[in-house]
Amino acid sequence: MPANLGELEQLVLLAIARLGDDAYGVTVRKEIASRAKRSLSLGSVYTTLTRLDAKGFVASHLGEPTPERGGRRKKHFVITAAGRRALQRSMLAIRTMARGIDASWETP
Amino acid sequence: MPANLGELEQLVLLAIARLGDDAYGVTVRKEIASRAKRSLSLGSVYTTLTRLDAKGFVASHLGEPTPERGGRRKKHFVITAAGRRALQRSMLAIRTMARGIDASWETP
DNA sequence: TGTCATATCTTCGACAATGACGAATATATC
DNA sequence: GATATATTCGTCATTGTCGAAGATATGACA
Repeated sequence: MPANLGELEQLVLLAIARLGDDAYGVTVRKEIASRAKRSLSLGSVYTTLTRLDAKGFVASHLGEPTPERGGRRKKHFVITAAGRRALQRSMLAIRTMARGIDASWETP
Repeated sequence: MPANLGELEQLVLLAIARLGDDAYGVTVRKEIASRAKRSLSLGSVYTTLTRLDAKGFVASHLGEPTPERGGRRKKHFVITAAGRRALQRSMLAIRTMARGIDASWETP
C-alpha cells in the first residue's frame, strides 16, 4: 500500500496545514484559489477531502453552529500523522528529482 | 484547457530534463526509481510519455540502432517549451502553498 | 547466407484511482 | 417559511498502473 498522493490531494493537504483551525471546505477552496492561483469547484474540494479522510490522511469533526447568519455546520479537517508522512514523501520525491537540474527549476 | 499535470507526469518530465540526451523509456524509469525512490512498470512510464506527447509537453525522435546487443530502436524524448511552462506552473503552485508553514515542509 | 534465438524497447488493452462539476440536500438564523 | 451557508451525490473525464503482446536489432550456426 504505497499510497501516493495526487497533485490536488497535495494542495488540499497543504491548504489544511496552512489554515490550521479554520480548515473546512470553503476556506480550503479559497486558500488554493488565492495562493496556488487555481480555481476549482467546491464539489472537487469535498470529493478530495472525503477521499483523504477515507485513506486516513485527514480527520474531521463538526464545529458548533456559528452565529454568522446561520447555515449548516462546518466540518473541520486536520492532517493526521499518516497524512503528514504521505505529504512529506510526495514532496520529497519531487524535490529530489528537481534538485540540481537547470537553475530555473530550483526553489527561488 | 487548463492542462494541469498529474504527479507522475511531473516526475517523468523532471526525469527527462535530468537525463538530457539519454532520455527514453527505460532510463526514465530508472531515474525515477533511483532518485524518487518510486518503482513503477515500464508500461506506466510509456503511457505517461505518450500522453505528454499528445499534449505537446514533450517531443520525440527515434535514435539510430546502437551496437550494444541489438534490440529495438530507442525513442528519445525532450521537453518542449510548453512542457517546461506547465511543469514550472505546477511546481510553483505546490511551492507557494508549502512556503511558510511549519519548518518541516520547507525546502531543506 | 538464411533463419532462429535472444536481448532490448515500445505498444496495446483493460481497469483502478484521482480530478472535476453541477445539482441536490441539509441546517442554521431571521 | 425564506434564505444564506455548507456538505453530499451522481456522473463523467483524466491520470495512474500493469501485464502481455508486438517490433526489431544483433549474434550464432546449420
